[in-house]
Amino acid sequence: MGEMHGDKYEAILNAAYTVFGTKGFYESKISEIAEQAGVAKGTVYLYFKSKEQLFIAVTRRDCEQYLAEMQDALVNRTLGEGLLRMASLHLHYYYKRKQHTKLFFMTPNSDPDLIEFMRGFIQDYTDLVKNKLASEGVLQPEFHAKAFIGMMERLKMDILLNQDFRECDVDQTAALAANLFMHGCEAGVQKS
Amino acid sequence: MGEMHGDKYEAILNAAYTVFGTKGFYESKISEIAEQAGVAKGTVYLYFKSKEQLFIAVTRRDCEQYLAEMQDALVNRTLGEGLLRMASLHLHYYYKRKQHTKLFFMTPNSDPDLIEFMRGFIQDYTDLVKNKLASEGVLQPEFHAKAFIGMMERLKMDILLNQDFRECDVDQTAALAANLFMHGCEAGVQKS
Amino acid sequence: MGEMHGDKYEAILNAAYTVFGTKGFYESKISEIAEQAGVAKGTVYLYFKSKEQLFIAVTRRDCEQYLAEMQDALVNRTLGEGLLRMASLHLHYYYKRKQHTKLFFMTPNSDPDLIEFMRGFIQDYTDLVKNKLASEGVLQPEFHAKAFIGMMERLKMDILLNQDFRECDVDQTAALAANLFMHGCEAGVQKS
Amino acid sequence: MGEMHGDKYEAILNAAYTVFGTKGFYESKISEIAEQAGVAKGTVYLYFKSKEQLFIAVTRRDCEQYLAEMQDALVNRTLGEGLLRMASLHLHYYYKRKQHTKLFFMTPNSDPDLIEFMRGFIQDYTDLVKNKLASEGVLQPEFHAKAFIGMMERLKMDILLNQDFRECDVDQTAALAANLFMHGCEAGVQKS
DNA sequence: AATGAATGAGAGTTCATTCAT
DNA sequence: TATGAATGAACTCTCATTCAT
Repeated sequence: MGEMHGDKYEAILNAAYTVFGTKGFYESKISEIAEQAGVAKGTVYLYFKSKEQLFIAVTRRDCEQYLAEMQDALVNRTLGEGLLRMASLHLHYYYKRKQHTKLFFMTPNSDPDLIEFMRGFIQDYTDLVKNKLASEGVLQPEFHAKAFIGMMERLKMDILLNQDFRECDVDQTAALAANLFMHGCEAGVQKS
Repeated sequence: MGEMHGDKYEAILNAAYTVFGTKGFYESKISEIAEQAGVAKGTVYLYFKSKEQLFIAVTRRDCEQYLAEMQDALVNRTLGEGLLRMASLHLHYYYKRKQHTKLFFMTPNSDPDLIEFMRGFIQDYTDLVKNKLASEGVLQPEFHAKAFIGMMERLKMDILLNQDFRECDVDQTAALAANLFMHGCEAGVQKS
Repeated sequence: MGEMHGDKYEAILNAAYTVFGTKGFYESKISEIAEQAGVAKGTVYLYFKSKEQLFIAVTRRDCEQYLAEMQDALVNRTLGEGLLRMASLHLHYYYKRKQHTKLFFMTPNSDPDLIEFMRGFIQDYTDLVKNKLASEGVLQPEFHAKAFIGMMERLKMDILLNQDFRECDVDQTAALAANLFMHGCEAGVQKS
Repeated sequence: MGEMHGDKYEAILNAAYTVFGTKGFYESKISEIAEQAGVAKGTVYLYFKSKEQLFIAVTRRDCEQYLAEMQDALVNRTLGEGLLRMASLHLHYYYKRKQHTKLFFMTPNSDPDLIEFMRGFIQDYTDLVKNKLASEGVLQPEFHAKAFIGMMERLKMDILLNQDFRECDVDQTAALAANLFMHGCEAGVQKS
């Protein structure tokens, strides 16, 4: 529903997702994306105004999908269950995208549209978590939301960079993270 | 101590720090760095083999300074004090570098030297925290170290991106973070 | 027939032939060749991978044309007639190329493709003459082939460098050369 | 006798001879020559006005030495002996310089001084041979001189390019060449 | 809508040469 | 005389973007 796009639009977006994700924005070439999509170079410009706009479209699609999944994860759950579910989702989401690491690091610099969009996404993500925390009575919900997301981001990095990380490790890490966030590290101090 | 380099070496490194930090690797031009440093373009290549190597040199200097400060922060402190001090240092460090944001995001992709160095830096930083946690009896110290650093990274982002953030807010955030990490978010749940 | 190349391909090749021939490889600029060909700089790189490859293409075209003409010159002729015809062709060929001297002297150094090609060309040329000599019963045909070609090369130099050399002198020189090669210089010693 | 030059002058000239000879003019760097000579880059410019002038000085020294040896080879000899001696000298001279091939091929293009000098050298060399031929009664001595030199040049190429060529092959080739030049190739036609 | 040949601004890098010491 | 740090002009090559077909 909404916009009518042809097959080529999807093909280009998918190809861009792969190429940008593999090489990052600056090292990706439009010609390679076009080839990967099975269209001519000029065709890319029929659907996207510029390389930057194509990057933004890729990013937007990915982020929106991400937020939608997160939203679902929070309905009808206790704080502990919600955090666990979010942690799990966060890590699994990126685990599936191991091959697209660069999409999250190597982004173009100067484009104001993208900066604006990313700011918005981060805000939306933070708000999602913040509202959940607030509704469960956690004080300083914004601060706690940011801290939670940050924790997950760093743990995600491990998954992206560490080739030995297996899918079953993901859930274990998620559980540890949710627990830490709930009870702090002292819960894990050895009695001496 | 240290290598003997002339004034120009320092000038170029400082200029590169500023320019790379402001625009990121790909959008920075050697000619601009040279101009900023007050030397000719060719002079840059007397001191650094390539744009990539210059970037690495800038990054290395910054990271080493960072680790040195962190190391000092941990000696002779309890777990709580150490975490608080680290949180504070982490945030203050980047607060001072508000203008050099891009140095931490926009890095060249393909250079193996840089990838290797960054991996090493992250490892060293993690180990620093991990060892402190382990010596205080925290279980799963590696996991907790990563989570702590992640938390700080995300909070740092706020500082970098939010122009309204004042220096006094930094300490407050650091305190909240250390406390959260020690006792979990439930410590802040309102009685209802 | 052969490969299908557009007009631009030919135009660039012709321009490169002129510019390389006039200034030599190292003193020629791609920008000048492009301008001479009436195309943009970038267009050159659509058809040729590098300056070296462009040079090789120019050289190859010229050498192949040369060998083809030589081959024709040898069919159904006696030794004396064949040598005379070859000498004539050799000298006329370069006489027509007076303006492209540098193509034969100033070649890039390091390119292995070119070195290989030139070795092959010299070999082919030598074999052509050698086979003719052998079929006419001349002993040591390879040595004699090299000597003959060398003689012609030096005489060619005269033509290239001496601006006063007229076309009619060419035939005279060719006849002298063929005769010398057949009978030696003593045939021309004055009785005393 | 004549000019007073220090040790450094000689050292630079020798280094330039080696480097130019190995890599050709355009691929040689002044810095490498200076290093090879054991002096600083700037010192080269105390003795030679430019890279071109240094190349000319190297070439001149080599050519003068060559002509001097040739001159000696011709005194008090018959035509046949003289030609044989010259052929032998020509080939041996370059055999000894196998490692300096590039000096004879890759020369700078545009320098008028060098062009003038080379023209002069070729003239002197030709005259040397021409006078010998004339004094022995050979008709058209200039033409014959050029043909002889050309023959030798081509045979020299073989020596320079063919790594398997042994020193003893040199004399054999020289004898064949002198004989061919004296009596023509028909002297070697098989009776049938 | 689709193509892909053509463009040309712009980047990194080299290296002969200079000149203050 | 000797140095070598500094210069900056000049080059090759890339690639996002356009537009005639």
